[in-house]
Amino acid sequence: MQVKLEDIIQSIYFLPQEVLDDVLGNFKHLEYPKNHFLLKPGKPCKHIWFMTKGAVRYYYTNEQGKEMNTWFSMDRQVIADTSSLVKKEPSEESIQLLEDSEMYAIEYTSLQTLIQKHHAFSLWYIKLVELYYIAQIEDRLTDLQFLDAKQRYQKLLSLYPDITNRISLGNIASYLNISQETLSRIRAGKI
Amino acid sequence: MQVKLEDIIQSIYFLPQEVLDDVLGNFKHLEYPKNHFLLKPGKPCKHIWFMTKGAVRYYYTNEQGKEMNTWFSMDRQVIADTSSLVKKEPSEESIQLLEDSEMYAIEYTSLQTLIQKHHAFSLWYIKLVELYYIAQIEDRLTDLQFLDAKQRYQKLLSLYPDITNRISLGNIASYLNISQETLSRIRAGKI
DNA sequence: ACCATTTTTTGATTTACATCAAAAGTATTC
DNA sequence: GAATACTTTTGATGTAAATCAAAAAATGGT
Repeated sequence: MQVKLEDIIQSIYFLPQEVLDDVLGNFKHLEYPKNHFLLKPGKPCKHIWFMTKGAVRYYYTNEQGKEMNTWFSMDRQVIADTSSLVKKEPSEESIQLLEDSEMYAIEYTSLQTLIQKHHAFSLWYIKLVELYYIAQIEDRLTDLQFLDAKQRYQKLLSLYPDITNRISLGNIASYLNISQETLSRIRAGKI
Repeated sequence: MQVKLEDIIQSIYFLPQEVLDDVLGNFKHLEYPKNHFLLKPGKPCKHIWFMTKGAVRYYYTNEQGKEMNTWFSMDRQVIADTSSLVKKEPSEESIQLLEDSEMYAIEYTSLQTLIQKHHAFSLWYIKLVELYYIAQIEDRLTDLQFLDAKQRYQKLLSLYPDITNRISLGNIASYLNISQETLSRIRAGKI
């Protein structure tokens, strides 16, 4: 049962048919296997991906070569390195599939052309940015500021109840910025 | 020597004269004394402020009643609780002046009208959001994830070299999420 | 200039979590 | 189905920074 691109687009902000038709032609449907990289450090992020199925992790590699996860996105979510995207600078992070995944992609340059061309589409993009980028990044920020590891784990669980079946303890511990031993103890209720 | 609103606006994204004229009429010039609140928790954030002079802190009050600073903005910066603004939900944070300050303000509802009315202004707002909101929030996020207290302090100092003369140690320690004793020891080079 | 208040510094103690080390459990391959 | 390689759990120890307590320094008001 395939999610329709048209529905994803119209659910963000309604576009008149004429604009929608032009927009749809700029998206590609893509399928990639587990472990595929959507983005590698040093490369600028040139796409926005609308996932329809699968899971990804965002991560940085620090000076000691340790991979540090910063976020997971699963199923119906918008994927991009927004910082690299809008600054047009090389990415510092990797985006890697954790499962075989399906998605629609649009190039940022196409998007720029479309917002110049269609007033309605510029309003659509504002909604996307406000609702997806800002709302999500702000949530992550307040989590990081105010919640301890245990609370952040519980919040992650409430966001993705099946995450323990889909993402390894090590990957989750890396996201929580705690050792996997500590996460194991949290799970066992010993903390 | 007053910063001109027109220059602030045009530096973000160039607007044709006709649009600029309409836009300028929607801004108010404001002056407030030290300790004034631009925003209090429970109230939705309804404005975007363009500071021209002064300093503010953003902070949350946690369950124990402790105030936790999340950000400082000084002089020429854009101020808003972007999360409350775009979600149109009550704010969870306070924005308080730390110095007598001057700024221009626009209501979010006026801004919405203007982006519907002028295609050029919707493109202006996209630039504002991309360059100010996203770039800044992403920077804060990566700082929080990867830098320890000392590194975050040094980064804050490089961003605002005169911050120690303008903002108290306690306020800065709260932002760094460390005790003020620890910040004092960092300053003394004992850490 | 002096007193009151606030801010910053210093020292002693406690604590949460990292790290180290190893065992137990689970998955993958031949 | 034994062998090998991951993943997760458990236990012991170390450490950075919080907390507690109090002194010192700076700031503000009269």
